[in-house]
Amino acid sequence: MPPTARTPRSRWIEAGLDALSRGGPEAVRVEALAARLGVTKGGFYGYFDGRPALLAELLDEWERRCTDDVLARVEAEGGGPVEKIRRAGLLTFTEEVHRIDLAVREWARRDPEVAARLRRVDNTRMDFLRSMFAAFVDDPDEVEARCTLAFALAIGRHFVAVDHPGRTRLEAVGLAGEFLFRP
Amino acid sequence: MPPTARTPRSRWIEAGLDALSRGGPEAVRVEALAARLGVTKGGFYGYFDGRPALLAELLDEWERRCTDDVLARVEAEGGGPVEKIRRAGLLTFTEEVHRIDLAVREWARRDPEVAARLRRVDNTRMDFLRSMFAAFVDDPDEVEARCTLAFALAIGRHFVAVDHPGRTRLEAVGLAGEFLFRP
DNA sequence: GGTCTTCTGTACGCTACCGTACATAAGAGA
DNA sequence: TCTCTTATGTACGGTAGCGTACAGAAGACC
Repeated sequence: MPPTARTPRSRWIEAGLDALSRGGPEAVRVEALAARLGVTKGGFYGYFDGRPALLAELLDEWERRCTDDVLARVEAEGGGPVEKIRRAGLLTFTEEVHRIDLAVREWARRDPEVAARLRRVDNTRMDFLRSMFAAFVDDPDEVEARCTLAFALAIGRHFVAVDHPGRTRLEAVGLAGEFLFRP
Repeated sequence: MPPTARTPRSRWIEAGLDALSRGGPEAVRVEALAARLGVTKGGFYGYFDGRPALLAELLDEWERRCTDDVLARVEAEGGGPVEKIRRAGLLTFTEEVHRIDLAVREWARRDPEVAARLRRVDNTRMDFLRSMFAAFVDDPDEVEARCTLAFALAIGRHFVAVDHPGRTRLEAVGLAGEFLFRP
């Protein structure tokens, strides 16, 4: 009975995530998204209860993608624990998810509710990391130190703007990674 | 002949830096600053050529504070090289400067001109770090690895939201720091 | 093809903010 | 105290964005 929606709910979410990753929550503007989708905002308010509702759903979607989705795919492919952990890391830092992730991190610095959700997600990731390092490091203090550094490196490198004379940025990060994994 | 300004240039800058550190460049709004200073925006346009001009000056002020100011104070107090470097680190990560710094980092991810300035500043800091680590680490690759990790830790910890069971956040960062400085 | 349901376009009011123009108040100096 | 200078207040026009109301279009199903 209904006509097929030209712009279903999912497209608004997709466009919202893209805007979020590019310019933070401030950049998620209803009329701008509509323009980007080639429609007007007419249909938007049929799906969402206003802009704040969309922002909330963007957070839901981000959280789902970087927890349930990742875990499901990790389990689906089987393998040993170490292999699973490595795969989880790779999936988590997929370029696309990572871009959203960085935007959420900035957002969290200004919105306590977002901060709480980020904390849940980060703690899950940190538990993965700990189990990885605990496999070859005995001292719990050192496990915590290495995990803290690894996490800070994964995130911090996107907020630091240094050159590494004689090396590419990737090489420098690679050296840092090796240092963390050395016995 | 002129009446003393109730709201001199410097107060606008101060308020601007505060807004910047709290909410990013988007939060630096002329009318909001005026309200916060208890005046109207009437006087603002006598000092600044519009909002973009203020933003540019905020960047200038940030850069000045975390380079010239820090270096001057470091030199003023004398001491050996290692001591100077340590002092530079402490001054750079003064709570107040650091808050602005983090805001500038987010800003830099969206504005190439800001990114270029951040890069200049970060490179200066990184050079300090390198000289510090080179004092007790021979392998240049390892110096680079430790510096990269140290910098990423200093910045990244503010964008990561993990708990460290059985430890405070500060303790965990302390452990990470020790790991970087161990022989 | 007709009908009915639902998406989408259009138009509107509202708010926040920028920047300008000008009047006014308030201090400095005579 | 009078004058002169300049910061500030007030008022305005313009733009961008949110949210609402409603009309029209366009499919789905008979």
